[in-house]
Amino acid sequence: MRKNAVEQLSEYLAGQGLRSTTQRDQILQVFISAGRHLSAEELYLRVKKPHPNIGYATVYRTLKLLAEAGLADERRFEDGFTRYEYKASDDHHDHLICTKCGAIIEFENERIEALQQDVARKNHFLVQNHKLELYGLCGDCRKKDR
Amino acid sequence: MRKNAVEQLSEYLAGQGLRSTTQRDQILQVFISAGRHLSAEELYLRVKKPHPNIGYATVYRTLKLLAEAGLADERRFEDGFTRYEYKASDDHHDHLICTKCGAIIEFENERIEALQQDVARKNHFLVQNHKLELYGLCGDCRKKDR
DNA sequence: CTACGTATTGAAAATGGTTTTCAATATCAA
DNA sequence: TTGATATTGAAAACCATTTTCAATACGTAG
Ligand SMILES: [Mn+2]
Ligand SMILES: [Mn+2]
Ligand SMILES: [Zn+2]
Ligand SMILES: [Zn+2]
Repeated sequence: MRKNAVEQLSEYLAGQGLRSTTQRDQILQVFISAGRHLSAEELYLRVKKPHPNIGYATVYRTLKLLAEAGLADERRFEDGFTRYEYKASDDHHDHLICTKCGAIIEFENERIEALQQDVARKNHFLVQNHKLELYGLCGDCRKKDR
Repeated sequence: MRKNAVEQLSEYLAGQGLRSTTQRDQILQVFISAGRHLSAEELYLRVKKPHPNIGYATVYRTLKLLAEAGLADERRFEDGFTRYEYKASDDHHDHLICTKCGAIIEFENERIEALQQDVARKNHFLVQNHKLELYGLCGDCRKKDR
């Protein structure tokens, strides 16, 4: 999976007349092996350890690039940071976000997706993408809360 | 409706040990009579005309205050601005947002809401609030697009 | 393999929406 | 009316992200 992603990036870069660089490969490697829903700063800190000479701006630039290349999804939750998650396939999912501990749970629900299409159709609307986020308390935080 | 909202604000302010001011009332008046989903700057410009001495920061502060008072809903779509809409009752709605012309269509769908609760329940999650936004092309823009 | 045009990089400065600071002013309970 | 303090307007600060710019790395033509 790791090697494949680097190849995927190379192909995208070549196709766009862009260049493969060691920084881009290194950032991608760390990105994939790190946890999901990382902010640019979180990734920067993780990249810094093995590759101390990589700059902040390059991490920002590379994350945007990965999103364009289809290797990452860009997410903006309500915490003021743009977050990215590695995207292996074309599958889509939405999120439950704990307002107390920050935990993020992913889910898919094709019935909701279908109903969204119904809503769109009724309004002569063509959906390109959507965002569904449920904010509240996760199981753990509900227990601790009492 | 207009007078009632000003009263509602006064009651909230009194209850919180805060003060009623002419600026707050004036901003609320303009806010209600203006269109929906306004950014702070849009409201500021509208407020400026009848009340040229009101400051930028006061508009920002008052919008946050109206949200706390339950008189406004805060929305963050994907355009980088926080937007506010007047909230008369406790009803909830979601949005279709045209990526071409910026049109915003509101909708309610209780079947989707119910399914969201199902998802939450399955994940031992207690939903406090949620965000559902469908981005794409509105009817008009679909026609023009061909 | 080498040279050259240019894409990319890192550091620092800039950007832009929003928030904070601060001295002057307004509110309101006593 | 007075005094304690909440609020205001203007300007500065904040802060995530983007841009600038000179130095460097990439990759292809030769
Ligand atoms: Mn996710
Ligand atoms: Mn709305
Ligand atoms: Zn939690
Ligand atoms: Zn449109």
